[in-house]
Amino acid sequence: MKLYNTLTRKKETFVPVEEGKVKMYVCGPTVYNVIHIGNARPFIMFDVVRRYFEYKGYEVIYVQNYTDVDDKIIQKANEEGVTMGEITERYIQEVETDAKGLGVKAATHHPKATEEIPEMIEMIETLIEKDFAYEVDGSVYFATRRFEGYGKLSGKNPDDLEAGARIAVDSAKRNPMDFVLWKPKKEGEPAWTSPWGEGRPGWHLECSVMAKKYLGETIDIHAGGTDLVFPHHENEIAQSEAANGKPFAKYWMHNGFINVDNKKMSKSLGNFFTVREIVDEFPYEVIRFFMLSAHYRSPINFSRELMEAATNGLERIQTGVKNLKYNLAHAKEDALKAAEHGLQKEMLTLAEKFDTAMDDDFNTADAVSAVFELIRFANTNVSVETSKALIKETMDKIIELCDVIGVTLELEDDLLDDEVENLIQQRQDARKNRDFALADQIRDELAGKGIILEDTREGVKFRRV
RNA sequence: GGCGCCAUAGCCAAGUGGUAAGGCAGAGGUCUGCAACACCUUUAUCACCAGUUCAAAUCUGGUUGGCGCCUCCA
Repeated sequence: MKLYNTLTRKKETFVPVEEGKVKMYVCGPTVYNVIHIGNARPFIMFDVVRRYFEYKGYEVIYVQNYTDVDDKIIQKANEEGVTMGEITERYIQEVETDAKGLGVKAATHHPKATEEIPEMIEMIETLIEKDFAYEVDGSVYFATRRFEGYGKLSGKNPDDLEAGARIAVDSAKRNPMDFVLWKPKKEGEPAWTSPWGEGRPGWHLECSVMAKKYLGETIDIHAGGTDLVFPHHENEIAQSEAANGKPFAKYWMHNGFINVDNKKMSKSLGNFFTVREIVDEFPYEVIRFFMLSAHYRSPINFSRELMEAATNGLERIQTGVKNLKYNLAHAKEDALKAAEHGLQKEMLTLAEKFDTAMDDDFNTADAVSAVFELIRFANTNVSVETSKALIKETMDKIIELCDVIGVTLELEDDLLDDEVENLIQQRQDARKNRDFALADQIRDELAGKGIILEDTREGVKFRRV
């Protein structure tokens, strides 16, 4: 199993810190709004990573934080005249609604920054003791020049950074690259007591602290959006490794951006879509399936056309599995027939392509194509004449693989009420009598109720829209 | 200015040395009373130039075009 490590800029074989376990930390959202389609990508893609590790038999300890103290949250709270807690409480709920809808499993731990303040203060104290941090008038800064590896993740050279510093140099800092670990309270802001006075933690610090608390000093995978490489992840490495004296994360994974018209989404360009808006038109499953169509590190464009293509592709998979289910229910023979051994082998060979793709840095585009090939295999080779053994094995395999990428298939028994059953029977009678006008009338009537009838060689099937 | 990524059919997208997966859309066909589903057929020499090699979309150099990070950001 190989994955691309931003730290080394290479695909590496995954070797866990602790046998059989995967400790992963994914940077979570700042909760002051519903998530947008771009936020959804790391949620979905790293959920796929997690599911694949679990499928491979690993125990995954998955941590995703909520940043619940931040300038934007405070601003929003002030605008609405409510407390910061009311805002964060509200949007954590909203984020969880979307995450659940998108098929994202709940993390093992979902720590909130405001609930980890003592541990943060503790880490700052350690950094000051080790002379990696310094206090100036209630602010504490990390001394980047003291940390030898600064820049190793992003490939940036501290000298270049210093020379190109665009931000106005804060005179309190010893070096423009230094970043804040603790910031003093301003009027009207929430604050916590610390050895450096009332204040609140810097953003970068929280992830270092929460990763350590829930996963230990050296974790397997740290993940997030590609924009977090610098400065956020670079700073996390500096803090954690300076404080703990150990490597922070073995593997760094970064997802590419979602663009609109090949441009980064931004509110000013007016090309900004929240998941909630999209769900009005395309279901959550389609959003997820759309994300799977490209490799997680590539940038992808978001558009209605692509969502429609994803809708149709997903439907093809769902129809295929429904047909398998129908065939299984109507097949006559139970045991695998002698003549079916070749087919069984063919099916398993196709399924192997899925694992091969996922083993190669979670190539979901290729993995999905393996699912499509299995669907075609089923549509072509599996019928009611096939043995139940082969139908079931094929169906179970497709369902299992779909579950790994979090594509949910509606498989619960869908029962029709007597009235509808009756109408279908009437239509069948009408067709037998070649009274197609009546047959079509009944079909239209049922279509009005959202039940689409399809006459196949194997009988009448229905689906709901 | 510094660092980095990308360029494959109408659209999306795998493939990183041996002569182009898969999906969507289109066209034609089979099946069907019709429709739908499904199946079959059909659409590329991989931005451009030069080089390395028996062999390159795949390696090297260059050109052009697009994008990202360097500031809060998934």
